[in-house]
Amino acid sequence: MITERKKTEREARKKLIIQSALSVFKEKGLEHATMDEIAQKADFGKATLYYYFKSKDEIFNTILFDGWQSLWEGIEEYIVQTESPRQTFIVILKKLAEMVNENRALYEFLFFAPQSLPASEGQEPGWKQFQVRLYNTLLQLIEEAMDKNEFPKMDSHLVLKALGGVFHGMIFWGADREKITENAIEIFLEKFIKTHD
Amino acid sequence: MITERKKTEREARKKLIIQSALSVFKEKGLEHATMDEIAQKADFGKATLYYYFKSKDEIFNTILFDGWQSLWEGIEEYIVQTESPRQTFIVILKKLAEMVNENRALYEFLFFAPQSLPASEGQEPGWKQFQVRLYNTLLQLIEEAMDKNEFPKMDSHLVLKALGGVFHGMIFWGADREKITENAIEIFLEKFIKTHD
DNA sequence: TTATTATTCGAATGATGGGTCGAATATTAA
DNA sequence: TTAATATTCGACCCATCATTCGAATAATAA
Repeated sequence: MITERKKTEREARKKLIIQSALSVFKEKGLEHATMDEIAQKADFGKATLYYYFKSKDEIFNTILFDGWQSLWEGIEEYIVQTESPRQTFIVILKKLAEMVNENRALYEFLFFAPQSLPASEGQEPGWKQFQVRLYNTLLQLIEEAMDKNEFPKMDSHLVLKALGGVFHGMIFWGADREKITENAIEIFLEKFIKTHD
Repeated sequence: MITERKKTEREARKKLIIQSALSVFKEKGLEHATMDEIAQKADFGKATLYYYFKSKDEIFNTILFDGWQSLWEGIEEYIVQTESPRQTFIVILKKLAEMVNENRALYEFLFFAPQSLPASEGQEPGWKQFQVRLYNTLLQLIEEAMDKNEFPKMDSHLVLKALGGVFHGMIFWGADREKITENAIEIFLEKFIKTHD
């Protein structure tokens, strides 16, 4: 009857494994992380990992899904109609930066891993939906901001790529001190980005 | 005595191999490109590759070096003292974009591969010097531009990360039509980036 | 206590893929 | 034509994994 505790413990062990995986990924890079090493870091035998995950693939699919989900959930509450979509846009980027700074290993993985992943399992990986939502949200904010003359007018997709690049570049380039960047992004956007032509 | 032709032919074959490697890298991603497949695409037996390159590693070190070198050389002539460092900055980004569009596979590799590479061979890889030069050049232009009120004043390293991110984002995100981006970058910078606070 | 279920892991399996060998086969020089 | 020299490659070798097995060992239920 204490199946409840069992489940919780199992869940906890899965999380432990995921943390280990993340840490190995960060050290060695996705492609050079071995199950052995992940197991070792989690204090398990390699075979035990397979008691918790069907495959290596399932491990980082889980990471991707949980990661994107929590990223989305962290952002969600900030998506509201305000008088200033530009401000909302900035607030969201700040929140994103904050989350990244909170758990570097995870989010570096989220943002870089998909690049080097083999085209994935035929189907849309589940985490894509969150990425798409985030994309669309930001896109919409940009368009609204343009309407209100809070951003210069230009192809919104391109602008998203550009401003997304700003985020990506400031947060992830260089092995710098981090932490600073939360505000740095806001400062950059305020200082550098015009409101209209 | 016709050693000259020999050398040329050998060089040509090396280039063929490199092209094949690039094409496989693009299809499968660095880590999933096999020597077999590269050989196949170049119409050679796997063993033959080793007649031209010491190792897989040497192949993409060659790519990295040649690539960065040509990138640098393509840019070099545009680095001149002008009245407008901001304009020079933009011109260089345009030229970079142009080169990338000219040979996508190569430059995607240049910009993404180092990320997923295992910390490399202990020593600074030779291509780093070109990357550093480019970095310093852009950094200096940004600082000069700030001095002349052509950019708002802010930590120049951060600004470089941000504007580098703009470039990266606009050029590499999405499997879009490309080509547009050469001008798009200029337009974005002119439209969105202030000259001073 | 005993049957049942949950965990764990050492050892084996199998596939993949980088790198090597030695024997061909061209090419060129003598 | 013959002895180098340059190229090419099929067949191996071997290390590195992901993944699976089967046998323990612990926990829980009966």
